[in-house]
Amino acid sequence: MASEETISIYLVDDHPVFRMGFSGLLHSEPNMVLVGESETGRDALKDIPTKKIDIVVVDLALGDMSGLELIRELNREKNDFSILVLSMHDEDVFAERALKLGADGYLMKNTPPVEILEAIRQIARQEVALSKRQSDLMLKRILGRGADQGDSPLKLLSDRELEVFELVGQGKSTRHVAEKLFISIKTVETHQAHIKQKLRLSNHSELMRSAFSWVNELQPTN
Amino acid sequence: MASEETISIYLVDDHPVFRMGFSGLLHSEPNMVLVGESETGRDALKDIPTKKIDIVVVDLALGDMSGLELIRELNREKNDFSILVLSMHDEDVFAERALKLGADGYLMKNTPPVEILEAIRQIARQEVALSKRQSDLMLKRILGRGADQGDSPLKLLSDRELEVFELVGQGKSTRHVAEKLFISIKTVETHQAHIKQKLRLSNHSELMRSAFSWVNELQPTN
DNA sequence: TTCCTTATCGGGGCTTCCCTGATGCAATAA
DNA sequence: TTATTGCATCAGGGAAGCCCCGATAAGGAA
Repeated sequence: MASEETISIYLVDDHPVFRMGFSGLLHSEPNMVLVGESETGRDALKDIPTKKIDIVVVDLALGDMSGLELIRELNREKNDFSILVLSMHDEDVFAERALKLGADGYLMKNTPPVEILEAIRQIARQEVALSKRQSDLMLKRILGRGADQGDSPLKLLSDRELEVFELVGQGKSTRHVAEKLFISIKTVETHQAHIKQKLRLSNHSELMRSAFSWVNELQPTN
Repeated sequence: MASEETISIYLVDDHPVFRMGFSGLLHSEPNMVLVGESETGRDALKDIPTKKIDIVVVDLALGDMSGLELIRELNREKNDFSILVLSMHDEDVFAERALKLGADGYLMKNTPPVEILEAIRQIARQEVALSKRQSDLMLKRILGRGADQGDSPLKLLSDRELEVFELVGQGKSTRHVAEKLFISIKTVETHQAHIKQKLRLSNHSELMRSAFSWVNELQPTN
C-alpha cells in the first residue's frame, strides 16, 4: 500500500515498437516492473494466470481478438489484478464499454508518459483512471439525473421515445419513423429533441451515433 | 551509399510511447541515428527543412492533419529525403495512396522491429519497402490480373472521398467538413453522393452508420 | 484525340433540424 | 381540490441538409 511497494505490470499490445517504448518507460520508474508481455489475446490468456501481476495493460486492437473480449475473459475467473486500457480508439466510444467489462482505467495512446505512469499509480491504489475530460463526461451523465437510473441513461427515456430511438438506430429517417408509428413528423421531431436532452446529445449526428452503437450492442453476452 | 554510412532519420508520430520505442530501436543500430521528431504535422513541416535528413518516418494519424497530407506537403518542394509510412491503418486501403503521394515504403505498426530496420535500409538504398503481401498484391494488379477490388470496397474511394468519409465517421456535419477542407458545401455533398454510389449506400443514414463503424474499426464495412 | 476519373461548384425542390411555442391527458403532490 | 409534473401529440418558421439535375477544368488512359 505504501508508495515504496513495487507494482508488477503485464502488457498486451500487438505493436512491438510500442512495447519497447513502454518497457523503457517502466525502466525509468524504480517501483514499477514489467513482469511479462504478449502480442495476442490468446497468448495473454495463457500467460497471465501463471504470474503474480498487479496491473494488466491492454490495447483494444489485438489482431486475434478484440481487447474488449480479452477483458471479459480475464474477468471471467476470479483474479487479483486490475486492468488499464491503453488504446488509440476513441474514448468517447469505448471507455465506458471497457469499464463495464471490468477495466479500471482507459487512456488514449497519445497520452503523455507522465500521465500514463500516474494512471498506473492510481489504479494500483484501487482508483479508477480516466482522462479528466472523459471522467467529467461520465460523471455528468451519471450524476446528472440523480440516482434515478442506476445503469443505463436509456432508462430515462419514455416508452415512446425508446421506440423512436430504436428506429433511428436502424437507420430510419424521420419521415419513415413517423409513418411507421402513424404519427406526425413533428411529433417524431419532438421525441428526438427530448431524447437528445435526456442523453445529453448536442445534435442529430450524435443521436444517430448513439442509437447505432446501442442497436449493435443488443446481442453481445453482457 | 555504402552500408557503413550513417542513416539520419526523422520521426513524426503522435504517440509518445511509440516514439520512445522507436528511439530505443534506433539506438541499438550503430549506423542509424534519430535526428529529430515531432508530434504533429505542423511541427514536422517547420522542423524538417532545417535538418539534414535521409528518411522521414510518418504515421498516418497525426491529430492536426492527415499523414497523407503531410506526405504531399513534404514532396511539394524539392527535397533529398525518402519517406516511410509506419501506420496502424489498413495497408490495403492506404499503402498505394501513400506511394502515389510520394512515400517510398509502407509498413503496419505491428511489423517486427527487424523488418522495420530492414525497410529503412532498403529505402536508404533507394528501394521501395512494402510487406511481401502488399507488394505481391500491387504487382498482381499492375500485371493486369488479380482479385482486383474483391476485398475492401473502400479502395474504390478516391483520396478526397476517403477524407470526407473519415470526417463523417467522426460525426462532423456537412458544413463542418466543408470548413475543415476549405471547400464548398456543394462539393462535400458531391463527394458524399459518390461515396454512397461506390459503397452502395442508399441514404445518408447508411453512410453515417458505415462511416461510424469504420472509424471505430468495430467490423470492417462489408 | 477521345474518354474517364477526379475535384470543384451551382440551381432548385424537398426534407430534416432546431427553436419556440401549444394542447389534452394522467398521475401525483400540496 | 388544485397545482404540478411528465407524456404524447402537433404547428410555424428559419436554417441546414439531402438529392436530383446539371457544369467546368485538370489529368491520365485508351
